[in-house]
Amino acid sequence: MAISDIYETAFDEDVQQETTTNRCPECDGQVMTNTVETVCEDCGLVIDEQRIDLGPEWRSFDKEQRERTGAPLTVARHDRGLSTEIGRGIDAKGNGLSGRKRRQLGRLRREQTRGKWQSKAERNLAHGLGEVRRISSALGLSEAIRNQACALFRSAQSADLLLGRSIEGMAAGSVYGACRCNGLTRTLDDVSKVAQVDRPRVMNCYKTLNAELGLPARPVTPGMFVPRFASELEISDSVRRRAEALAEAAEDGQITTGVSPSGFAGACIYKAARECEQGLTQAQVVAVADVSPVTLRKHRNALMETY
DNA sequence: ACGATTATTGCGTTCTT
DNA sequence: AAGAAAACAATAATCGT
Repeated sequence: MAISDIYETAFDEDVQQETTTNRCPECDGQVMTNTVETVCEDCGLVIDEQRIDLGPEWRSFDKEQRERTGAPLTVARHDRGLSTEIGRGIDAKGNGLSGRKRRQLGRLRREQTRGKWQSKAERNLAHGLGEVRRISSALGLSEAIRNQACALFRSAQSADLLLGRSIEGMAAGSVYGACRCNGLTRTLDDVSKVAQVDRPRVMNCYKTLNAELGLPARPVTPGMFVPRFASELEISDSVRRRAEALAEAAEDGQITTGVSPSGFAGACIYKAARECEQGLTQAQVVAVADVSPVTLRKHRNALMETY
């Protein structure tokens, strides 16, 4: 299982865009894989979720007992036998203790508080990882990405990045960060919506992750949105290819700087569909790209002026 | 706090049936 | 002719710096 090993250690070492070449099942063309989304270069077929179940489970402790679904086992684990206090000085009958006994109890107490501390950290970890899992599955992310997000969260906790921030927020930030590192087109809005954490908080967590951990996040370009929108709108391959070409050309120019990538991608698709005389209304594009009609037109006009 | 981008609203125009 | 869709302008809200 060499592939899973790569993903497991991806964050510890140096996260690379893991690209492999394969053949498309439909047209036998070249397919591009960027860790999660597998897209055929020729026919545009999206072979998604291909890597489901290939990755290892996120638990690094308790290797024997692996769990595939449901809440993490750790919720049944917290405070297990650790809420006991050890008194000092006297025994159960109120009698004094020998020095040797007192020292023994002192050692026990020290170990016990250590155990408590560990338990708290583990509880936070379990909670956060549970959130990461929930958000990831709500967004339909593959297991590889989910594992990376979990690894990110663990790193965040180890680096004491959770201080003053909510666990939920950091979980959302980890998921978003994992998406950004793999060129996935999940919006900050997408994440914050399912995570029930408002956008600024998610952004704050993501930024601190980025700053402290040095994520290899790539900037989001309009072209990255085109395949997703294309399959959601069920447009033809020729239109999709034209839209991709438009997006790429625009990225080379300076038109795309400062504008929302998703909106611009929508404009590319709209213009491409219009060129090919395909019945694609603005309303449809606007719905999937989540922008207003006026910005769609604005970008399309900018596109028409230069190309 | 400021400048730029985007959303919203309203209204006259164009295309289709 | 009627209705839908696209276009345009102005103002409000939002975002990034």
